[in-house]
Amino acid sequence: MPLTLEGIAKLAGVSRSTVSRVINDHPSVRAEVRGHVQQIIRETNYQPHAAARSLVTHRTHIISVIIPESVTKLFTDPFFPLLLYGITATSNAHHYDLMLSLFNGPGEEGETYRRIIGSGNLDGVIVASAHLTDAVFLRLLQDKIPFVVVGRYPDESVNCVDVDNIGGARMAVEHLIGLGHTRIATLTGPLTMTHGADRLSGYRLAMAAHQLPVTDDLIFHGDYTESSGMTGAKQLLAASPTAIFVASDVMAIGALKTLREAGLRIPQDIALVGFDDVSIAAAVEPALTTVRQPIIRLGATATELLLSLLASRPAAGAAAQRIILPTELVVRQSCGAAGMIPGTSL
Amino acid sequence: MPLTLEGIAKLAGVSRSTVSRVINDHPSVRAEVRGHVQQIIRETNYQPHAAARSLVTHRTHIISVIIPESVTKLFTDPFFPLLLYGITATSNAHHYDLMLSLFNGPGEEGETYRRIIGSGNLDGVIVASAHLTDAVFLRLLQDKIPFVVVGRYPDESVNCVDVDNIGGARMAVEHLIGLGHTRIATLTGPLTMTHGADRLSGYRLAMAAHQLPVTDDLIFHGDYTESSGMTGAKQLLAASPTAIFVASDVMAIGALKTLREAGLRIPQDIALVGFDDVSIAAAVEPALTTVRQPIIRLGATATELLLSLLASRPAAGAAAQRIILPTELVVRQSCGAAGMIPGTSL
DNA sequence: GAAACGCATGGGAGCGCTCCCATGCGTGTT
DNA sequence: AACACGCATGGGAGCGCTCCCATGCGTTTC
Repeated sequence: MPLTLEGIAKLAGVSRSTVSRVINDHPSVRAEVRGHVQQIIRETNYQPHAAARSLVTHRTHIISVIIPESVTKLFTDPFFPLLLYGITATSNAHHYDLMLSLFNGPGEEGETYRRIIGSGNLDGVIVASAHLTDAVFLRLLQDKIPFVVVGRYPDESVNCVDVDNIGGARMAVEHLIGLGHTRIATLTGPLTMTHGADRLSGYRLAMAAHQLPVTDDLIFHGDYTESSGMTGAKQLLAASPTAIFVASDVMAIGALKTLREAGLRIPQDIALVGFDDVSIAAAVEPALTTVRQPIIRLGATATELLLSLLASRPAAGAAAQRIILPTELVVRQSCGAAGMIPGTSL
Repeated sequence: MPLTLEGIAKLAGVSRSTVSRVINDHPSVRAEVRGHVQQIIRETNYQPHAAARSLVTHRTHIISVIIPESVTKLFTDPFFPLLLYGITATSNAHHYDLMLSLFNGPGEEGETYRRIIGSGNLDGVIVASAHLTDAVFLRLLQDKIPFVVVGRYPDESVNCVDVDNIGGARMAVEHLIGLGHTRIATLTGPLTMTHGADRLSGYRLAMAAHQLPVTDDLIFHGDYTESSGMTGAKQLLAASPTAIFVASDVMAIGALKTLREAGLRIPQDIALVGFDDVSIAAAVEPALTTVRQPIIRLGATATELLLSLLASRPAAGAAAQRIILPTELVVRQSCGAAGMIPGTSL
């Protein structure tokens, strides 16, 4: 029952080689023969054995997503599911299969890495991580596995795709400045992560561009959690800002609660801008003005970059690509630019 | 540089077969020889070529998760990420690799299915879907691929793992009854999905067990979305219930908003119980009483079941297993049982 | 002390493919 | 008319493993 190339060849009255040529679209097969073989393949529902094939071609048509992130963060955040969707859809469209590897514990990492990479099962890897310190990068580089990083990575030789965190943050803060704010505070993410650091840079750039002073009391270092948004907002109030740029929506929602409890009206007393545009951002009261990042496109672009790498088999040491996708300011109520009546300026 | 079995054999001064025996833990290798070979393997960082191996063993040590769900639902819902985590962690722990397949469009399904399954790349499959009509089941059955369904599946011959939706719903409703409610309405999920139907069954069982009448105006058929929670609550108010059992937290939050707008206090004027225990459930005001399902364990259990299937290679037609995991009632404020001060009964 | 057995080890075959080279045929060249 | 050449096709080799069988040796048995 397990049909092989040879079997199809016998059925079609040709040789194994000819069937192989048909399957691999080799030009030198007579159209008539090709048609006949294709029909037999269709009728028998034959499909070449992947292992046998990759044993000789050294290609598996499988790529892997490696997520070395700690578990909790991973699954609270709507970021990864969307990224994963972008990646899957794209790899499927290109007839590649997708393997998913989470490195859960630090202990697991070495063993899992070896199993995943060492067995020759993979054509390439997408690394979704913001931690620059992860050992994975070094190992992949050393093992000469083609890979693409989602996020910014400082090493010039690494291919990466990121969203424009700096530009997005800058845009958000300049929007606040445009509304007349001058005392603008910021609630940052962890600066050990590129997006955390970048969003702060964007804030600084915008302030500097308009000669607005940035004092230490205008900056609170959070960690993207709602509770850090709450404590951050409380602390920032001491500097009596008229607006706060918050580096994530989840933190912004924490801030919102605290500010409300303090008796402040948003946006009349204090304006708020978030980052991410998670689904709750539009649902809270008042709806959150925020910076939207194209997460699905991020995954799709990373996948496309990886696949193009695989297709061209570039000489090692070739210039790596880095792609930055634009972010977009979504103006809702919390910044005070739009009116409280959706769709109008009132 | 690509090290092979033969290479290791030469380095160790033994034969290819002996090295193979060491790798596969075959007993008949002298302890001394075994140790020596193992050391060489460690030193050289050798790893057997997966494709070559599976060409002869017909095993790949790869399992796949197939999610035939439509995209939107998939990635709004925190269910899938958690499920995926349970699956990955477990398969990793058992040294299995995980492939992820989303069937996005109906058109894509056939082609993707063929690519995934037909190539012999997979040892087994976990299907995460609640739609009984999906063609995947039939194809998997027909192709004799070992698989496990996450969710209840009526066919006796199918292995499946589910959470106790009926019991959970029943528990929730009985809790409300215990608090003195008699006019209890319900806001259901889509009844084409087993969990939607099961949660309604649980409601009916609880009501019947206490001789409480269930009239049509006490039931609204929603679709798990927040907006259907809003319209559902509005409509159910006509029956003036004193409590509503809502089949999902997201819908419950929609209902919450509508009820508030109608001037009702929760839980004083109307009690509310949700289902799922998503992370926002604890964050809303008042915190939502809800039924928690062990999603990570669900994924882990499904994976373990599949792996045990693979290990035992049961005769086709052997009795399938169905495992039901218990759900748990999480009592918070919205039902009126706990007081408004967390941690106390006031 | 010879036959019988057990265990550790080596080498051949073959899994299902792709690739290369050899073959055969039709066409174009001189 | 003889040759070279191109293209379509067939078959051998081999990818890196596992499995089976053959071999050789030490130990038991009567």
